[in-house]
Formats: sequence, structure tokens, C-alpha cells
Amino acid sequence: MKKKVVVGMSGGVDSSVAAYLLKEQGYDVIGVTMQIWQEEGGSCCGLSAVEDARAVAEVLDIPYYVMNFREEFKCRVMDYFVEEYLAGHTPNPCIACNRYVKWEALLRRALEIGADYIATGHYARIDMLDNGRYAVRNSVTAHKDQTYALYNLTQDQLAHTLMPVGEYTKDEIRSIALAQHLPVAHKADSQDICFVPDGDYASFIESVAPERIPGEGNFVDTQGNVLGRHRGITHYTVGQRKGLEIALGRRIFVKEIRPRTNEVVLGENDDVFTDTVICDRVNLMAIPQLDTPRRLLGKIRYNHGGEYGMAEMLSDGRLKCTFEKPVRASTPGQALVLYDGEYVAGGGTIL
RNA sequence: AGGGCUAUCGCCAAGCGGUAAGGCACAGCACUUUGACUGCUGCAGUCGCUGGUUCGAAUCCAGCUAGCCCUG
Repeated sequence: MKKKVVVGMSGGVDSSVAAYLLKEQGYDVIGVTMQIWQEEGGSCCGLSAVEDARAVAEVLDIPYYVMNFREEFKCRVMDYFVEEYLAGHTPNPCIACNRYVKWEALLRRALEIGADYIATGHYARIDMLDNGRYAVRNSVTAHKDQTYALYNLTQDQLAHTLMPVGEYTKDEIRSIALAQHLPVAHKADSQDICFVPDGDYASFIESVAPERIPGEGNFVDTQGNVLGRHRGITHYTVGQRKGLEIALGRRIFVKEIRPRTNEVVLGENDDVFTDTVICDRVNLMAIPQLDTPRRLLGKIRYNHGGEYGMAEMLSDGRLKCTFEKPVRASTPGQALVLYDGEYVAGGGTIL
């Protein structure tokens, strides 16, 4: 009997080809588009996403459904996103969306309708290791790797997930889409935060929580001297230079955000490097535990080349990574993702 | 209401008689399946105002205006 798999179809090239590949591999494929937020125009799951995904499902001749995940998405992604910024952190909504919506919620619904797996169009692979653990593995194309945003998936989620696109390069995926006459073959890659299409996330936060946004405050230097006024801490993130609207005659960067005092600390580029990063909410993936310090490659943001460091668990359950070379702009709210070779060893939320 | 100094792009700042450097800020584009970083491009027909000298002035001269400092 064929294994049944639910493919999350965003209407983009990657997930469309994922559905095709799985069908070719002999799976019983069901296409699903997750409805996750209201307004149209978004790259992720707006109206065009549904239309495109439906068109692809028709070409592939697979059953297709639209499932409503708006509640989960609002709660686990949008609310989280806003709360983090209000707390002076810089969230990564894609990571939260993956763990809690794309996987937790979608997987539950998929299992409910009798599926064995869910699948996505991520450029990553999933292997079961010799130690019995599932781990996300780098895509064959290091250039188009998306493992960073998947570090937070659980063992159970990974056990029920397929990522067929990870075996190919982006060019190959487009070629397949073209060859199969998928109507989305030429669609542009998605980018930016899907629920903030214009990229103005600060205005989004203001529109959602107008009564809670902290007002203006002081820009201060590392000595505490006032340098100027800022527009509110939700407008800034560590390492930022553009948009500060303060002319000091030289490039200046955000070093720290202090929600308590509503201050934004500015400093030189050199001030924004650190060699130790501590995180909590740790999720271990390829490695079952981290009882002794271990040398791993750490990335502190999507698109970070990565830097080697010693990772170790602290007694309180937090994880500390001491890098061999200082990393730039370690930012609270972002994720530290550790790699053991090609595999995601684990990760956590930077404090 | 005496004396001195200064007035060049949003901020800082070159220029010293030959036809407006640069930095920061800002904008656009590129890069990017988070926020950032980075790169590229753009950004004073005009030098506080009004006259004068000169072939030619932001640069010299006079007056005015504004700000700063010192002394009553």
C-alpha cells in the first residue's frame, strides 16, 4: 500500500516540484495550501498562492485542499513576532512558523486525515543517523540551503517529514517545473516577511499594537552619553546602521537595545563583535545530548557563513558557544544553529 | 550698547581670486525565503543678504543680518 503524504504547497516553484517528485516516487500525494493570514499579495499564502497551488495540483492530478491555520499562525507567529520586538528582541518568524505551524499544526492535521508524512519544498534533506536520531542535512546546493530555519523541528516531526527538493539545485528544480509544464515555473522566489509585504515591519507592529509601542528614547554611547533621539526600540536591531537618522560623521551601529530604559546603545563596528553567544530554548537534533563541550560550526543568522566554536550546556539548561573568531551582531531573539558536518546538531534562541 | 570671531548641502567640513572636495545622514537599486550587514548609484547651478573691485569672487572690500566669545 502506497504511503500517503501531504505536501504543503505555497504556490511557489519549490513546493510544486516537491509534489511532482513525490508523486513520481510512488507516494499517494495530497496537496494542501495553508491559509495563514488574511490579506492578499503576500508571497506565502495569499489568494494567488491558492490559485497557483490549485492549478499545479490540477496539472499533477492530485487531490488538493486549502486548510485554515490562521489561528495558529496569528498566535505562534504574528503575536510572537510583535511580542519579541516589543521586548527589544529581533524575532525570526520563519523559524517559529516552521516549528509550530508548518510542522506542528499541519502534521497533526495530516495525520488526522490518514497521512504518513508531510512534505515541503525546503532545500534540505532529512536523514536518520547511526545514533538513531533524525537530523536535517544541508542541501546539495550550499548556496540554497535552508537548514537554518529548520533547527527547531522535533524528532517526531522529522520522522514524519519528507523534503524531496533537497536533492536538487535551484536550477534543476526550475528545469523540472518547466519540463512538467507547471504553471508556476517562472515565479520569483519569495522573500521578506510574508505578513509584512512592504517590508515596513515597524509600521506593522504599530498597527497591531498601537497602545503598546514604546515611544521615542535616547541613543546613548557605551559610556552612557546621550547621542540623540531614536524613534522607538521596535525600529532597531543589533548591528543595524541604516535608518538611524543620526549623523556622527562616521558609520555607527546599534550595539544593544535596552527595553528597560528605552535606550538604544550605539557603537563602532568593532563594538558589535563577540566571541561568546548564549542561548536558551535549546533543541538538540543530530546529537542526543551535549554533556561535554564540543567543537561545532555555529551560525547566528540565516545566511551566516558560520564560525567554529566550542558548544557546551550550562547547568541551567542554557547553551553557550565560544567562537574561535568573534562573530558580528549576535542578536537576542535570533537563533544560534549548530552544525556537525552536514547535519544540524541543534540550536537555540540567542539571549 | 565697546572690542573680537564666525557664517559653504539635513549634520560635520575642505576651499585662501580661476569657475563648489570629502565624511555622516538620506534615497533608489543589487544582494537576501527573518531582522541586519555589505555593494553600487544619486544627492549644493550655489557658498547668510545687498552692493563694490576684477576678464573672472565662496574666496578681496563696504554695509546689513544672525550666532558665539570678551569687556562695560
